[in-house]
Amino acid sequence: MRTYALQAAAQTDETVTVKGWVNSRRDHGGLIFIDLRDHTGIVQLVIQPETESAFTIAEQLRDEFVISAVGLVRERQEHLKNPNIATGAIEIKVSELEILNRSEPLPIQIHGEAQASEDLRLKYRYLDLRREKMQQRLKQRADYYKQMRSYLEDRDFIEVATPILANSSPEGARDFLIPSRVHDGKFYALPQAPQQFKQLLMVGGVPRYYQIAACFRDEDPRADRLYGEFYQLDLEMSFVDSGEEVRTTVEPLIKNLVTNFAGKTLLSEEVPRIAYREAMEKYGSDKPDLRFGMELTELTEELQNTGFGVFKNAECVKAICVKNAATLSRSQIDQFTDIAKSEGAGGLAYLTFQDGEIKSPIAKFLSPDELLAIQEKMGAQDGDIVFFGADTRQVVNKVLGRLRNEFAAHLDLKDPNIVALCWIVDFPFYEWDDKQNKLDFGHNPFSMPKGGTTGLDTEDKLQVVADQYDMVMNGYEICSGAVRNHNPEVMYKAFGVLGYDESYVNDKFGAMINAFKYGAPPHAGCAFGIDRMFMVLVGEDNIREVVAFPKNGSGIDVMMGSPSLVDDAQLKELHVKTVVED
RNA sequence: GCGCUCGUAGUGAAGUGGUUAUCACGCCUCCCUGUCACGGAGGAGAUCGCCGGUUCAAAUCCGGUCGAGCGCGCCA
Repeated sequence: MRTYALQAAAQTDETVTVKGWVNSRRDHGGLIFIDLRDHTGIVQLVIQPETESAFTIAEQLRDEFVISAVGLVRERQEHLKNPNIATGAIEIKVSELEILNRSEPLPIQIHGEAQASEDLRLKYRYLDLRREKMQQRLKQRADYYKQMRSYLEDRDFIEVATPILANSSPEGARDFLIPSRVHDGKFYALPQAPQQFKQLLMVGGVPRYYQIAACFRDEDPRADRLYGEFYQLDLEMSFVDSGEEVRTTVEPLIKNLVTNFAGKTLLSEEVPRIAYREAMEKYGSDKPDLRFGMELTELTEELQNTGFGVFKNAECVKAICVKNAATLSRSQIDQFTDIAKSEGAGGLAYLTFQDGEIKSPIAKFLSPDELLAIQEKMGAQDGDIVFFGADTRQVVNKVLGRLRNEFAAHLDLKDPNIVALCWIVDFPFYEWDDKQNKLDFGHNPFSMPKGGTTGLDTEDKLQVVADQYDMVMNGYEICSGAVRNHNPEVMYKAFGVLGYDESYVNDKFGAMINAFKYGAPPHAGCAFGIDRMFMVLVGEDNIREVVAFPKNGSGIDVMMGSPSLVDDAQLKELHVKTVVED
């Protein structure tokens, strides 16, 4: 019977068999120590020259050889104990030693923190995964899934698998297409989300559905966004016509994951609901990090008659007060100015409150009354700096929203042990598409407009609000959901506003619209991006750190070499013709 | 698609125009009976991502190209 490294600590004076990797070898000439590592930790083997065959083998061992050892567990003498490892009070006096497999010298180091470039780590991911931290991540991840499943199962959600070979969807992200062998010229698509299927499950009489669902999107990645494939905790509830019911159903699960699973502290027990427009005005973002203040404060009115042209002529003037930032150097402020400019600002005006004075390149353009009004409204005290944005409302929100995050990072205000949750609600149903110069769906066409058909009659279509909500965790969007539009009439009307007729809807969403004609219950749900949420919970800032085998930034699996070329015969069978580009 | 940053032994780094390109870890040989990422002595290992240019001279400067990371676009 095999004993794990950690178990050996409790088996003093017993003979055990341990198997694992050579973590390190310390050869003293006449005495050899081996640190044997398995998934439970490290245990020290001692090989003495008296056990001749074992000693000869021990001399040949190198890092990461796979070995099996038989020996007597014995307590170490007091002065030989190592308090730094869990099994440091014992060691195994080896009587038999066997090499199960050899290892070439390693391309990346396994001890301690990762040192190699990410590219190399991904190429040799199977070695990288042997690192203690990665082992721990995999175990945590399994536990995380277990908690989500048991929470939902306890509340009568049932897990249903939906197709991976699905249909290309007309809107949204780029699809991964799968050519059909049987049907010449036709394609499946990998699902971007099980959205339509889960709604059809509601029509199919499933009261509450969930799934840890693979989702596929062919879009460029980010530090918090994987290329190609990712997982959602997807769920849907029938006979629910208010987003609040979905929110209160899932909220305890997330709070529990924060506190019990991740061991972090919630900023507040109550999870605030913030309307989309309010979030944009106060934080300049629809995914605000609430661990710090620095809210965007409107000063347009106070400065409408100012002598400072930049402020006077702007559609909107807002500011943020950065506490205790008066010590920022000129060059640091220049760096923040560059960031502001990269977001579309013309520059970055500021007032420094220091030693009872106001120091600023723009102070001379502002009247004493205006300076006082600013100081009061911003709540600026000695030691603070107030930074201004003056432009169109959209640009001001974007610039100050970005700066708010930058200042928080610079001043170390993002406490890694605190988790701030909020729900962003009431997203606009329609948005103006600047590029195509036309009205378009704000988020997705499956959401229910608040007020149903009546809501859609609103004069200014940009004011129509969708019963749609995102959950935000420390500035990351971790969940998106909505009350769905289950009514064909409302569906046709929602598309009609954009100029699409019924036949367009029937053509693009035939299965859905058809199903809705046969007694579709009201339903609502949401989906959590569980890779990203896990990343935030364990305090990583790169999502690839929490995935076993991620693709790199170009969508390449550098370990497996995918994507790869295939045989012409295969292509022919799939009716795929090679296209020569211009 | 665009912008920024980076690319030097197996790995991580130093080197901003001038001898044989430096250091640490790893690797090889030898020594060592209480170490714990043991220690000691010695050794091997680099067309400085690639192509071109400037220069008496390029890892270093310039142009291009390839690759990576981050951000923007994109992600209903």
